[in-house]
Amino acid sequence: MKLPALVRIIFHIDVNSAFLSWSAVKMMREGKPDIRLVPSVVSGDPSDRRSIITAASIPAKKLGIKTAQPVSMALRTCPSLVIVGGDWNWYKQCSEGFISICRSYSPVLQQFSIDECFIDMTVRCKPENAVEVAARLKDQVRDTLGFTVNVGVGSNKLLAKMASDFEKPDKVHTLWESEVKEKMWPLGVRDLLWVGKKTEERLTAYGINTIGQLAVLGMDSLTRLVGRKFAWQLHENANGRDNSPVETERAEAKSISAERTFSRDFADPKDIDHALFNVACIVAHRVRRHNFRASTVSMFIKYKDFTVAQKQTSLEQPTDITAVILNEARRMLTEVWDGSTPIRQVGIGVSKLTHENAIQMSLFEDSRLEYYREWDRQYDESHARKDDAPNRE
DNA sequence: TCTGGGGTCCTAGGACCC
DNA sequence: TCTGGGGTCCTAGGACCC
Repeated sequence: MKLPALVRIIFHIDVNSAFLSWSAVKMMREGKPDIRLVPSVVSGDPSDRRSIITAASIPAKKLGIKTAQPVSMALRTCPSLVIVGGDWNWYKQCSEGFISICRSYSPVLQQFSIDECFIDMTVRCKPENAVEVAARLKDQVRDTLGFTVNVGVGSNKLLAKMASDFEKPDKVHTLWESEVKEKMWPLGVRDLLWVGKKTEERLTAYGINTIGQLAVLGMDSLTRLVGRKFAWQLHENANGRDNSPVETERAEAKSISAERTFSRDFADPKDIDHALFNVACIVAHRVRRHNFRASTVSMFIKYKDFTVAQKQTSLEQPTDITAVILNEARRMLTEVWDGSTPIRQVGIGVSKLTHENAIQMSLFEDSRLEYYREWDRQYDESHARKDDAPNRE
């Protein structure tokens, strides 16, 4: 017996101004007013001149305040701006609550970030009642958790994600393949997923301003503009096509990195080395916590004009030892830095991660190795409860 | 106005091997 | 003495995402 092909039904659920909404919920429980109704932002460290906005309320966005903008700039736009610091543990609780409601609608769930997920609803509803089911999910999140979400409904992940980005907050939108021309093609190219600032510049310089124009652009021209692989993806996406599945397995990390921006630019090698030491501790700790060993170590410095100098090196033996990672980073620093130009930021990353338990010999004499291992063990013990720093929503 | 922190993937060029 | 073509690995750099 041959069954008719099912139309895929994908929901993309996106928390509206996530960090800001979550902070608002917490503050209201403490009897404070709802910051979602006034121009307000969340920032990493409100007292740091260099901190940037990690989430903005809708009234703030209406004034032109954007995520990733410096707080000082936003304050000039709106002197009465309400600024709150983030609360990572609370955000994680909110995220878990939101994800678990979504999962109750379909176990075929892919968490895309702390505040976004896809669910495959193909066998759980029909195209005719998909909007009704999406609205139920949206209302349930709002009524039980106190914050709102947008739900995008479409026949693939791309369309669902594009749809959830339409009018906010607390809305359900559809973007079926049959609606692509009407709802997606008039939008600017920048609204298409994967089209960032640089790609937008290249496309508009060529006279391509809308997704519709991009959709009908010949592959030869597009390939010249953005390269073969990316050209193909943009062409498919602009035409509303995407056959990527909802991935329920969380992929293992491929790299781990940490970086620190100084409150002002530093040129003293002692200050730089101190920061390098700190980030090495953080990176190596995370490597050990995930039971990884890393075979590649990279480090970078960023100057005040934002240019970056970086180095990477392969290790003979994969490692999880702080001292080994720090040693490599220090060596590379001397190769990229003249020792006097002021530096804004330093970072260390590791990649080529494995779970092999390679015997880490020949790097040090046994007594040194034992010392370093013990040092790391004590570090891990005293930092066991510390959570990673919050990202942007 | 002056730009955080954490990731993924792709491309290009050089080294090296057969 | 000078030459091919293919493959893989490495490093550097750039673009995008939240």
